[in-house]
Amino acid sequence: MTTRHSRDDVVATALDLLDEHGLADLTMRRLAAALDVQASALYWHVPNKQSLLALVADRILERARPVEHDHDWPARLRAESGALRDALLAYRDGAEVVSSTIALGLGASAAWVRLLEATATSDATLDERELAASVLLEFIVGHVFREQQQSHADAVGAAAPERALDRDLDGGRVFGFGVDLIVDGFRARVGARA
Amino acid sequence: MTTRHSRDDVVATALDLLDEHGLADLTMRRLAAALDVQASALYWHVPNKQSLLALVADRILERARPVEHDHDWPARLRAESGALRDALLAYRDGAEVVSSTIALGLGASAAWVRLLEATATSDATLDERELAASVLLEFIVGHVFREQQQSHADAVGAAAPERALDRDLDGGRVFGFGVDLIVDGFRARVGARA
DNA sequence: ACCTGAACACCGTTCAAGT
DNA sequence: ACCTGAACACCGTTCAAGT
Repeated sequence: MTTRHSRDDVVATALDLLDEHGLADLTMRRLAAALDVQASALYWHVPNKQSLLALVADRILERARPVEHDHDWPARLRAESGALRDALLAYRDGAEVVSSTIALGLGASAAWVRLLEATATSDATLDERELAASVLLEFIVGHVFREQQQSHADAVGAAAPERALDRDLDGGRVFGFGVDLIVDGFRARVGARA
Repeated sequence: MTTRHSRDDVVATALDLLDEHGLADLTMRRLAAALDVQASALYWHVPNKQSLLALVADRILERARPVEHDHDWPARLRAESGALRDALLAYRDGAEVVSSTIALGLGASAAWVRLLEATATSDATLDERELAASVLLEFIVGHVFREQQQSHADAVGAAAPERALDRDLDGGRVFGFGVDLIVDGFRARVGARA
């Protein structure tokens, strides 16, 4: 009678477990054990593991730091991208969790809206701004996914880094370069009209 | 004594199974059954499931159609990107399989080299060209991963598509837009110097 | 409202032993 | 060289039943 849990407890504990041991070790049974409960008890709080992960993904993205709106849109877009990357990096396997729920239309729409809003003062059409937000979000999540996969692979002990793809642990040069290319490409497209 | 297999048989059958039933159903036990063999027999051909998937990923990317080299580098870069996307789309969950091995430095280096070579005639430095190849490859794999995830989610039956992120089943507008932004961004950066 | 206990239908991997 | 058989240590999920 001491430990009756809420859905919030379950999600919070899942987030802790994720950060400590990674997604592979975030099983319903381990989560239950961390809550001092049988695995079957989790299914009272959540319909299945997938939905649980969607809740975890939302929590991860919620923590993305807010960004100042007083710069021009390219600077703001870069700042939003950096904030999202940092949020994903803040939890072990954060990008993979978010990626796995993004297709379900469950998570990440708040993040998408932030990227969309960032270009509000540009001369682009809404359609272009939506496409750009999607491109950027996909690049960000995909990139951090690979960043985190890599540091895990390195921990396990793989081959020595050779390609640029592999030697990106030095603070995300590929990330910055990619965001710059996308933002510059968007500016070129919009500017060509103005 | 009729069915003794080679490693190539195993990989080829894995590819068939992947395409027919998806990555979730590509288990060592099902693969063994498809080969009329015990699951343990697979471990003679391959050290573990991860390596098997890396071999499958290589096979998927090998089939990327060759691209003409007689256009300017931006056109070639776009063509290479399209060829890689088509290769990933040719097999069910192709992008996820490739994505899962890319971090290990096992698969995808051939694809990366193709993207690198495509900018050989540009005025960019080697470092810039390597970064651009990484950005493009990450965007391509990440995007197709999401495309394929999505069509799976739609098949299972999720909510109605609302965001641009979700209504991309109409032939990849986000993909084309993303590749254009990245290529244009790269051109802007290189052109600013010439 | 929240949880237990037991079961179902699976996994990847190891290893001695066979041919 | 290639495979079997049996086992180990797990999974996610369901469901009747308890408090």
